[in-house]
Amino acid sequence: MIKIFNTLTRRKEEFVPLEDKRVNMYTCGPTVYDFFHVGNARVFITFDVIRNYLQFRGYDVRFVQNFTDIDDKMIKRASEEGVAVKELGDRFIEEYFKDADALGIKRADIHPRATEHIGDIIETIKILVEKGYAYEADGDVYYEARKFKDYGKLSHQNLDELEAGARVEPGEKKRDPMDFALWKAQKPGEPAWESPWGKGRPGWHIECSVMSMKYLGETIDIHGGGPDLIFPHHENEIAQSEAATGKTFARYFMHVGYLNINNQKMSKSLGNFFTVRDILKKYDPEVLRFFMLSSHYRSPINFSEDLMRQARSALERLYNTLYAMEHLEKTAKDARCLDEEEYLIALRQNRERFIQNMDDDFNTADAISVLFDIAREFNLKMSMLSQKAISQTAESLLELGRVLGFFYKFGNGELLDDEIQKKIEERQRARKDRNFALADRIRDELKEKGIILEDTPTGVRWKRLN
RNA sequence: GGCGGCAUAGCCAAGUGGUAAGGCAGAGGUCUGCAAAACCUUUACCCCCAGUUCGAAUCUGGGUGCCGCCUCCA
Repeated sequence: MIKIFNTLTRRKEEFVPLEDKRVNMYTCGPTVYDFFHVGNARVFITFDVIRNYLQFRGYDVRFVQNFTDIDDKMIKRASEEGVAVKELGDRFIEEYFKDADALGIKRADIHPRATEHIGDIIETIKILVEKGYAYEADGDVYYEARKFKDYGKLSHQNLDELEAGARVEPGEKKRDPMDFALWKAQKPGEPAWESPWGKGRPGWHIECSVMSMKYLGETIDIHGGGPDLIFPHHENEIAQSEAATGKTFARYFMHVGYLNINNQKMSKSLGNFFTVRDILKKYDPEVLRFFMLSSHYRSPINFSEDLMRQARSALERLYNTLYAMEHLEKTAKDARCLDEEEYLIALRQNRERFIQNMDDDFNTADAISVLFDIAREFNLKMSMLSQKAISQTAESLLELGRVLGFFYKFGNGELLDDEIQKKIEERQRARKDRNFALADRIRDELKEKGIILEDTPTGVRWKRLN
C-alpha cells in the first residue's frame, strides 16, 4: 500500500487512484526565461522518481509538466535581451531538456506550453465569468476569491487572515486584494492575443488549470510542485478549476521541500544562486541526483560542495560493487560452494524492504540504505557465490537503483577497446615476471586514460573513472 | 499578527512508544608485490526542563535555537 503525504489534509494517506492502476499526474514546470536552478532540479528529480516508482509498482502513469512561456518575467527578460518572447521560450525549453536529460529526468508524456493553449484558456475564463466567479475590469479579468467557498483549503488559511497580509499593487483594478488576474490587458509592446475582453494575455495561474484538465481530465490524481507554489499558485488553480467544473481538481497535492544554501533560501539578491548548468561543470549529474535523494523529499536540504563530495563518494561505493559484479559475472565458476539459499533470501528481503520504504511516502533515503545493504552483503560473500546468484544480485541492484534514476550509464555495452585490453595483458605478463616497475607504469598510463585497474583474486578488474 | 516546519555522532541522514538504519570522514586491523577495492573493529547523555507510560529520540506541556509561507519565486 502506497502512502502519500497530501498537502490538502496535511497527513499521509493511502494512495488510491481514481481509476484502478492508472495515475494521472501534473507538475508545474519552469518559467523558461533562464537556465533552471538546483531548487527546480530537486522538484523535477523528485517527481521523476515518483513517476518511476509508480510505474515500477504497476501503475500506468500519465504525466504532464508544463512550460510557462508567457508572464512578466518572460516579457522582462525578452525585452532586456532584445528578443521576442517566443524566441526566448524556444531557447530555454531547449536548454531545459539539455539539463533535464543530463540529470536523467525523463520526458513527461506531454510538455504543454501556455502560449499554445490561449484558446483553451479563454474558453475557461469565459465559463468563470458566466458562472459569476470572475469579472472584467477595463480589459483585465479577475477571479473573485471570495466567491469560492473553499478558498484557502490547500494553504490552510482563511481569507481574512490572508487579506491582512495581502499587498495591492497601485493601479490594479481588483475589487478585493485577494482577487487575482485571469487575463491581463495588453500593455504597449507586450505580446497579446485577441479575446472577448480585448487584446491581452493570460494570468499565471490559469494556464495550469486549463492544461491539466485538458490533458488529464477534470479530476486528476496527483498535482505537485515546489513548496512556494502552495500559495497562491495551487490555491488559485483549485479555485479556478473547481469553480469551472464543480469537481475536485486534484486528489493528492504533493510539495517538495526547499533546497537551501547555508540554511537559507536561495535567492539572486543574496548571491547564493546556482544553476544546474554550473554545477554540472564540476559534478556528475548522477551525483546531484544522489545528493537530492539522500534526504526525504519533503525535508528542506542544504546544498554545498562538501555535501556534493560526500554524495560522490557514496555513489562511488555503489558503482564499485557494480563493477565487481560485472567482473565476477564473467569469471565466476558455477557450483561455487556454500549454501547460498540464505543469501538469496536476504536479497529478496532487501528488495521487499526497498518497496516498503518507497511505499511510505517515497522515502528515498531509506530506500538508498537498502542499496548499500545489498552491496555490503554481496561484497562480503562475493567469492562464494555462483554465477546465478551474482547475476540475480546485479539485476536487483540495477533494477532498484534505476527506479531512483541511478546507474543508467552502467553496463550499456561499454567495451574496452583492443588497445587497452592489450595493455592489461601486457601488465599481467609483467606482474608474472615480477617486473613491478613496468606493471605500475602501465597502470598509471591507463589511469591517465580514465581506466582504473584493480587486482583481485579472480583477476584484473577495471572501471572507468567518473 | 495568522499558519507551518526543523533540532539525532566530526559531517549528511533514516527511524516516530520497546531501548539508535545507511552513507561520508577519522582511527586500528585483515587481504595485497604495491595500489585500489572490499571486509572487520571503533565513535551518539537522540537541544533543554517537566509530565504520561512497565518502557519515549518517538506522546503531552513548557522552554531555547534555526527556517519557511502569508508578495513574483521551485
